[in-house]
Amino acid sequence: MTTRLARPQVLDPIGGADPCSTCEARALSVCNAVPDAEMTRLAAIAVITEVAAGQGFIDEGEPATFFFNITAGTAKLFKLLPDGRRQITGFVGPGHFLGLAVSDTYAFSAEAIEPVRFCRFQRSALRGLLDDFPLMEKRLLEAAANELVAAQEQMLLLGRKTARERLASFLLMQSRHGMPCGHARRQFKLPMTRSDIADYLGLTIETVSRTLTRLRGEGVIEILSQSELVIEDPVGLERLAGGLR
Amino acid sequence: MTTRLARPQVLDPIGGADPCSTCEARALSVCNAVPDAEMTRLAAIAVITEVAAGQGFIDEGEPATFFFNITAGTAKLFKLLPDGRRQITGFVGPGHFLGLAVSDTYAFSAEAIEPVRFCRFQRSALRGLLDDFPLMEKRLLEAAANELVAAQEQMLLLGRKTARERLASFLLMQSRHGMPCGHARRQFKLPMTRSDIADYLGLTIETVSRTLTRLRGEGVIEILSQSELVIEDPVGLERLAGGLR
DNA sequence: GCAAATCGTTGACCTAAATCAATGCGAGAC
DNA sequence: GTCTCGCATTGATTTAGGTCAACGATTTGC
Repeated sequence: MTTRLARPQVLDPIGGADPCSTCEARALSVCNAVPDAEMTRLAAIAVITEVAAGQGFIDEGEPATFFFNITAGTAKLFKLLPDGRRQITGFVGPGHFLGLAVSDTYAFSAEAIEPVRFCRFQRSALRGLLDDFPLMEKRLLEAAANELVAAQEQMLLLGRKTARERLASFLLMQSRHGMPCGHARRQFKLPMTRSDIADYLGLTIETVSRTLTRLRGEGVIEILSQSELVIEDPVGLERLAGGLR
Repeated sequence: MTTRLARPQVLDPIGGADPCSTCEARALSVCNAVPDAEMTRLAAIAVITEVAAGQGFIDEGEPATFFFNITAGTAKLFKLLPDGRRQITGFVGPGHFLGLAVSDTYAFSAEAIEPVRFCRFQRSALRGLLDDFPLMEKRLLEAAANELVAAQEQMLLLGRKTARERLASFLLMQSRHGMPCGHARRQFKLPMTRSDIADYLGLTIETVSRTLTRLRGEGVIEILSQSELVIEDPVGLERLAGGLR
């Protein structure tokens, strides 16, 4: 069950300064489509909110009243079956928007895996914003197209790749996460648990654990701690991820 | 291998009449965002093309020069692994657009499963069109958001549902296909082969066949011919699709 | 109408990954 | 420090679905 002890923390803009113009996530997000001069208008309808790790902030099936823009931290998006089986459809970080759905209810749930900060807009207010800033709509369309490509790649992974190939693909994805296109880190932290990885890759925690152990045994990766690892053989991992042995 | 014997057939607008204003798919597609008065402009850059069943018309990895709008027939979209494993990411019919990708190469391949007719636009020309008709951009964004929701649902299916649940979900999807929201047919044709169904659901043809036979044995469906069937117990199928036994 | 090819079904057997069951380990609480 | 609790690993066993193989059924071409 989702931790629901604390309510999301709504923050006041620090010292009353326009929070959007100083937002570190602005360069990454659709908000950069709004010109500086109009930034106050954006700020007027944005509600900055913080949630603790483990806390949910979107519930599948609930009325989709808000549109979210992540500015810090990482969250997982997921869907549940009635018996509790879970599929994580993505991990999202700074710059990512949520709640675009045309439907009037959310199609997925969201929960912070690290402390998360986000801007929350009324979806009704967003509509006016998009009419006035067509560039913002372009950015949204671009982002949606990119997500669609990622979703198709994930379908290939879930439908046709072996456990080994799934883990290889996942580790490469994580090593590139937040890096400029074409770059990857050799060493990085995984902010999510084994259970989250399993639910993202359509596997069990045991299979994730065994597969990582095996990749370590083969010298492809090094496991520094539960959440930190090094890719020792990026080329080998790449071949594996693509389905070559 | 994809049939490549015939080249796509480029058609001349019949009798020189504006093909867009008489297009049967217009009501379903993003083109209805272009006002009647401007229809000739749309028609000027649209190239109407027809492809035979079994013929491919988009190749993953090729430069993404065109944007497509299906006007008749059904096509399958898919991704391949180097060893030939295939994942079908969707079946698309009239009104569906393809090739939105931000990347400069196609992220998937497309092949007709029934004779397909589509309009083809240069992506560069589309950009100008979107600038002039913001409503068209809105429609595209809406469509992309809907596809994203469908993609997440498919991830849940591929990652967490059993073969039985996958088939149940698939049959319900097909029974609703092209119907007004909230309606479904009890009897319908499946335009795709067992192999296509298997590659869409992340299964093998044998499992698809066995599972259908079993559903028939249980009186949930009736199989009229290889490609035509009846849903005898819509409620039971619904429960199954949702993961209840 | 028949041959050939393709597609679908069914059966026997196998295996990758799931399940069940301990055990190990590391981060906070005190 | 050490207790505890949640997370991770490892091992033994099971199973859903894959693989291999044979056989029907349907369509296509002549």
